Formats: sequence, structure tokens, C-alpha cells
Amino acid sequence: MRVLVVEDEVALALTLQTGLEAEGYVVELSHDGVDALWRATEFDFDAVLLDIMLPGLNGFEIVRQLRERDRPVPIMMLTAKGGDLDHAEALDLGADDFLSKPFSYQVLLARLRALIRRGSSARSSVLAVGDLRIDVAAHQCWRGDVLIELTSKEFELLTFLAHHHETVVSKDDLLRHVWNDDRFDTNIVEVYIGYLRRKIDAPFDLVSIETIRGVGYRLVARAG
Amino acid sequence: MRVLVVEDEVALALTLQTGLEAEGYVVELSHDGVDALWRATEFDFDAVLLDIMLPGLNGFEIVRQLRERDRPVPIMMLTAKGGDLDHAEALDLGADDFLSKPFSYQVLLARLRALIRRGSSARSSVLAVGDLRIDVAAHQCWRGDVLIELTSKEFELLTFLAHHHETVVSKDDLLRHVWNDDRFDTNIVEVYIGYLRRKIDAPFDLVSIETIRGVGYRLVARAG
DNA sequence: CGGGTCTCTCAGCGCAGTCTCAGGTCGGTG
DNA sequence: CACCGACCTGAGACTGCGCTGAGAGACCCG
Repeated sequence: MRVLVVEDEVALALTLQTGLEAEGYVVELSHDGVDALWRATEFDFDAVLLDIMLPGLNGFEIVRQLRERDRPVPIMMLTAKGGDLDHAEALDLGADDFLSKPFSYQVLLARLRALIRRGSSARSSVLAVGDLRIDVAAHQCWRGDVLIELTSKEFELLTFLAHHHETVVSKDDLLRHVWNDDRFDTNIVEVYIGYLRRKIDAPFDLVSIETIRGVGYRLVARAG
Repeated sequence: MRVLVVEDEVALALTLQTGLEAEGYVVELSHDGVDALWRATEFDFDAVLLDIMLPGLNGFEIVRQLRERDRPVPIMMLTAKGGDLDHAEALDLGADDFLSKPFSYQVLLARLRALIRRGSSARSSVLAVGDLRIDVAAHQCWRGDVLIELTSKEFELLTFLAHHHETVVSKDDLLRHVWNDDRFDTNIVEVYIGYLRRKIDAPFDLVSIETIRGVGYRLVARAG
């Protein structure tokens, strides 16, 4: 479990790091807002502990920008005591929880566990749907232990479907997010769904990409 | 947005009801644990505000049982002030948030919004009416654990009925909301009600879609 | 220059899904 | 009991959604 701790009070930051590492978390420290935003955008954490008062960018701004960039990492904000309005604002911006300073270490741990449990679609760079594995970082894909060669468009499409596995994704959404395009007079999605099926399903005699007529497509867990 | 408020202090309960209703929530009150568990199991709420100290069953037990029954409704616990351990325990049991009394009304609202927002995206959006389950995101429907294949129109119709389960919905309403149509010279609703019955009721020898002659239809909880 | 790969368009086909219609059934009313 | 209107249902027509193969254009590389 990787946790990013964003806190400019050095003493507190180190205490947190030590404590969390003792619990088995992998902890990364960040001391200012700009650096924190970059790390949280660029790397995958299972949770972020985020102080509000920070040099550079404040915590609110970081939450806002992360959510705007569609980064779903669970965020717990650490606030100065008393600031009720801080809390309201933070949650409305898309933080998932907050903790008022000073806080009990037990509470921090429990809430961190809850946070990670909730947000636990396992944010490692490997997505798994049934026995289909997609390593986003390595840009590779396997069915069982058979490596499957995908072109980059095919890979992007599959990744998007995998992020939303077990739920229906409309062709419009796919077109918008994978092709960055909002036309309607194209059947490119259908064509690429066809390509994918020929590579990840047909050879294994499976149907993991389902068509929901009039609605969209759904990637479901199947195993050969 | 439907909220179940479980609180035995009558004054506080009524205040919450009034306040939340002013914000546009539909509020249901429950004063003891057993009743609360039943309601939260049987009906669909977008969130539950749950006091810990309750006659009958305490709040922890309610959370535990709801999660055991696989009811993913977002729960915010209301705790007496100070009880740090309460907090940790509640979250570990599967509550999603908590608020210490006394709390600010603004904070309550903000956190409720956050809770519901999370709840509607992160959680599987499953509607349940009796042993009929409808997963809107996955576009799938089960009676008990039998998967039922529905076309997209059938699914839309059923979803609408499920959102208004236990209440009568007129054919006009259905035509307007499901078909986006306000004619009167069509019997398409009747036809589709028939299709649905053949799929979700007849094979299980149930009647969960009732006809109220001259008024409309009602989806009620039935179990095979 | 020629082969190879990738992306995308286009047209044709098959059929699932939607809807209409007509005739049958049922329930409420005088 | 007779009637009427509301509701149900089977048959069938039609539409347009989704799938596929062919191939054009862009780009890369030897």
C-alpha cells in the first residue's frame, strides 16, 4: 500500500512516515504543494494524506486539480483544528475524508484503512479483469500467460474498458475519452471493438467484451 | 435523494428532518435499531445517518449487519463527542464517515453531499426490490441469482419502476420518462409491461408488477 | 522506392429490438 | 346479466444498430 504524505511540518511528516511504515505502508513524503500535485498526478498511490496549509499550492487547490484531471486517488485532508468550513469545502471539492489536528494515531490508521478499502480498485499499474491482465506502464497485455500484441489504439481502448470493467461504457464515452473526439458519424469504435475481440476473445473462445445494444459495451471477467 | 435518519433523540431527529427536507432531501425517520435495520435493508436510500446509541440494536450492529447483507448504502455515523475508539471501530466495520456531536449543520450538509456523491459513483449502483436486483452501471438484472436478459427499453422501464417501487406510476409518466413521448394513442407501455412480466415474474411464478386499473402500475417487493 | 503497419472510412448485410395493430380477456358498473 | 372500456398478447413489419471486409491515406523503415 503506497501512501503519499503531504505535510510541511517536518516533525509531523517524519512521525507519520515512521508510524505508517511500521504498519507496512510504503510512504512517500512531499513538503510543498506543487511537488505534491505532480507526484499525485504522475504516480499511483493508494491514498494521499494532505495538509491544507502548504507552501506553493494549498491543499484545496491540489484536490481540485487532481479531481479535474480525473485522478481518483483517495484523499484524506489534515486540517487545523476547529475549521468547520475548511471541512465542508474540502469534501465538496472531492476529498474523501478529513482529520482535524491534533488527531489520535489510532483514528488515523482506522480511517486510512477505511479509505483504502473504499478506494481499493487496486491502483497498481496492472489492471486485471478475469485472467486478462493489462500492464499500463509496460504497455503489455496477457490473457492467462499468453502475451497479446496490441496496437496503441487498441491498447488505449482496452485500458479504458478495463478501468470501467463490469460497467457499461457508451460509444460516445469511448469516442470522447479514447479518441478525444465528439463526432457521431463514425463507426471507429465498433471497428476497434471488433479488432480487440479478434485478439483477446476469439482465440480463446471467450466473450469478455459484451455488446449492450443501444447502450454500449461492457468488459467482464472471463477466464479461459 | 432519499436519506434515512436513525436517531432516538426526538428533538434532534426532527431538526434534522426539517433541515434536510429544506435542502431537497426526502427524509425518513427511524427511532430504534430494529426498525432502522429493516428499513435500510428493505428500501433504497442514498444515504443513512445513523446514531450509535440506540434502543434495540446499536449503530455498530446495524452497520455490521447491513454490510453482511451486502447492502452498499453509504452510512454516516453520528457519535457522542470524544469517542475516538467509536470512530475507528465504526469505520472498520464498514461505515463510510462519521460526525461527532455536537456538529455544525454546514458540515453535516457538506459531508452528506460528499457521501452521496461518492456513493453514486464509486459504489455499484444496485437497486433492489425484493430479490430483484438491478445494477444500473452494469446494465444487468437478477432475480435471486438468476441473470435476466433485458433489452435496453425493458431495462429502462424496469429501472424507472424500481426507482418508484411500492408506489403507483401512471402510464403517462412511464411514456413521458421512459419513452420521452407524450402521445396517448399508443399501447407501447402495456406491451413492454407484458415483456417484463414474462421475464422477471412469470418464470418465477411471481407477480411483482401489479396493475392498478385506471391508474397505472406498481413494482412491489416479491421473492421467489 | 516498395513493403509493412496502423488508423480510419465506407458500404452492405443480418437481425435484434422496437413498435403497431387487431383481436381477445377481464373487471367494474348500471 | 350485458355492456364498455381498460388491459393483455400474439403476430408481424420495419428500422436502424452493430459487425465485417475491403481498401484508402499516413507514416516508418530498410
